[in-house]
Parts: sequence; C-alpha cells; structure tokens
Amino acid sequence: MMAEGHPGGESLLFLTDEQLRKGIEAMFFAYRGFTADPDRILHDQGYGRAHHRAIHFINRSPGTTVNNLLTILGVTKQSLNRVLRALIEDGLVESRVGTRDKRERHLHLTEAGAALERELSTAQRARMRAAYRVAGPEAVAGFRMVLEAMMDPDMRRHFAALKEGA
Amino acid sequence: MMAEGHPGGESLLFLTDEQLRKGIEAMFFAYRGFTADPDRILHDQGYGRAHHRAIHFINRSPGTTVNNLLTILGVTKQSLNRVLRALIEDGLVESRVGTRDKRERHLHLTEAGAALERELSTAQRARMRAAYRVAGPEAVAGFRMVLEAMMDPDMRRHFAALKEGA
DNA sequence: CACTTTATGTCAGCCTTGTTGACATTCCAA
DNA sequence: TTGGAATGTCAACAAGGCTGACATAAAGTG
Repeated sequence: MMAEGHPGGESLLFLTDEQLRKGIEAMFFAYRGFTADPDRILHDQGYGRAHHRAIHFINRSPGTTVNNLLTILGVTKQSLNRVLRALIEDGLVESRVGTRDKRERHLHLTEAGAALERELSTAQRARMRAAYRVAGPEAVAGFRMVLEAMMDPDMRRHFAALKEGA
Repeated sequence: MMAEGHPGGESLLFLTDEQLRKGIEAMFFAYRGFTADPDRILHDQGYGRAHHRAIHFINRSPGTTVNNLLTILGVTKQSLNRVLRALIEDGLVESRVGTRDKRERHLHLTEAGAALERELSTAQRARMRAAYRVAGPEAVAGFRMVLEAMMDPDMRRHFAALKEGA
C-alpha cells in the first residue's frame, strides 16, 4: 500500500486503519458530548432524545407534515406518533389539519414548545460554538465536509434541503 | 450577513446560529450513516449497537477489565453485564480472572469474536475511508479537531489514552 | 484478625424508543 | 365509485438504558 498524491497533500497518511479507527472513536465520544446537554434538560421534563428530534425539526420546518418528519427521522409512524401525541397533549406542538389536503397534519410549535426548543438548542449550540472556537474556521469547514460525506445519499438530500429551506 | 473568506480570519462566520444549527443537523445525519453498516450486520446476528461497542473496545484494549469498559462506555454494570454475558456465552469474548488481582476479569476476544470485529470494523472503516477521500486530508484534520473539542473532558481523556495505548 | 472497600455478577422491575402487524378513518384522484 | 395515500390507534414485543438490592470473593486497612 503505497501512497499517491491528493490535492492538498499525502492523503494516505489519513487512511491507515489506525487513523480510521481513531476517527470512529472520535465520532463515538463526540456524539456523547453532543447529546449530553439536551439529554439532561429533557430528562428533567420527562422527555427523551426522540422528543428533542421531533421538536428540532418541527421548529426547523414549521408546518411540516407527519410524513415528512417520518422520512427525516427515519423511524416508524407508530414510534413517532407516540412522541408527537405526548408533545401535543402537553401543549408543546400543535397539529393542524391541512387545508389543501385534509389528510395531512401540519405541525407547529406552540409558544411553550418554542421556549423548550430555545432552551435545548441554546445548550447544544453553546457546545458546538465552543468546539468551533477551539478548532477554528478551517477545521469547521473540514468537519462539515467529512460529516456530509459520511451521510447516506438520501439523508444528504434531506440535509441539503434543510440548508436551503431555512 | 456579509462574509469574506480569509483563512484564519473572522471566525464569526462560523458562529452564527444558522451555521451552528447546520452543524448540529450534520452531526445527526452523519451519525446515522456512521452506525448504519454495523447495525445491519449486527442485526442479522441478533446483536445490537451495545454489543458492537463492547467488541470494539475489547479489541482495542485487549485484557481490559470490566470496570475500565464501564467507564469508557458510560453505562451501568447491569447494562454492560447483559451484553457481556451474551458475548461470552456465544464464545465471542473470553473473561479471564486476574492474576495480580483475582477480583478483576480481563476481557479478550476469541477468534470468533475477532472475526466479527473485523467484519464490523471493515464496514465502518470503508465508509469512513470513503468520506475521508471525498473530503481530503485537510478536512480530516479539521473534522478530528472539532470532534475532540466537542467531547466532555473526561471522554477526551479516555480518547487520548486510547490514541497512545493502541 | 476483624472490618471495610472494591470488583464483579445477578435478580427484579421500570422507562424510552424502536419494531411488526392489524385495522379504521378520511379523503384525493383516476 | 373505487383504489390508494395519509393518518391514527391498538396490541405485543425487544433492545438497551436505568435504579435498587443483594451476594461473593478478594484486597486493603486498622
């Protein structure tokens, strides 16, 4: 296994099994940190990570349908429905029957839901901001590039759509 | 939002809420891709992500104790024990009583365990390698820097220890 | 030696969040 | 009018977290 060049330098240095393993472990440990703050907040309110995901994407795309959310989250409708039901009952999410297509439910955060969303995303953004500051802008660009390349193509599409949409 | 690109320059470009949100979403979607391949393999064998994590770190630090593993994985002993019991019963992991301290159990992969580890890590490394290739070496360095900065300090310590150890 | 602490394992029970399968309702569209 | 899509709901189940309680053996400490 000998190296050939790559725009930017010796790419092989980063493709040894050892380097790849370290990348894998970095993802594992970093994801734990990534979810730690919201998890704490949510646990205090009797919610879990699934509720966070729903709240995040409803906030991100107000009026999104249940089916859209299903696709983005990659879970079954039964699983999502359990979470949505709780959020609706607790008055954090509002489900409006579609006007054009009355089968669809359009989801919105209530003021209380938006408040929780702010609390969660403020905490999560703070950690992300701190990491970005430490690593610097060049690192951030690389970070985003690698993450995007790691996604499944379908998810990359959804991710890109969110980018433009919001 | 006026931005000029300047290497090492105005880091503020990367610290807008919008940029931070995109980073958060990128982590979410990328982690899904990151675990997708091992998840498929494991599901076929009746195992889950928890088994993968145990196998990974036992392979990474052969002879590690249950307590070490507990700390790194950040779960309760009951939870880990359930997983280890299955792996030991199935002949993928061997638990050896410590020689110096006979209370400790030192964990090793059997040949069968090592074979599964190779299968899992080959798949996961392939995805990582592909992402690295697309993004390029500079991006990889940034990726790793941001991930490390995102970890909780404790986990960063464990991560660093793994780096040197293996 | 007696006592305490540590490392591990195990039982029982609970929660969240995922799954499948079956079935009802509503309503758009061919 | 009929088929299919979108949604909701019920039931049952599994993985994998958690807590609490308890047991055992070994090591450390007075």
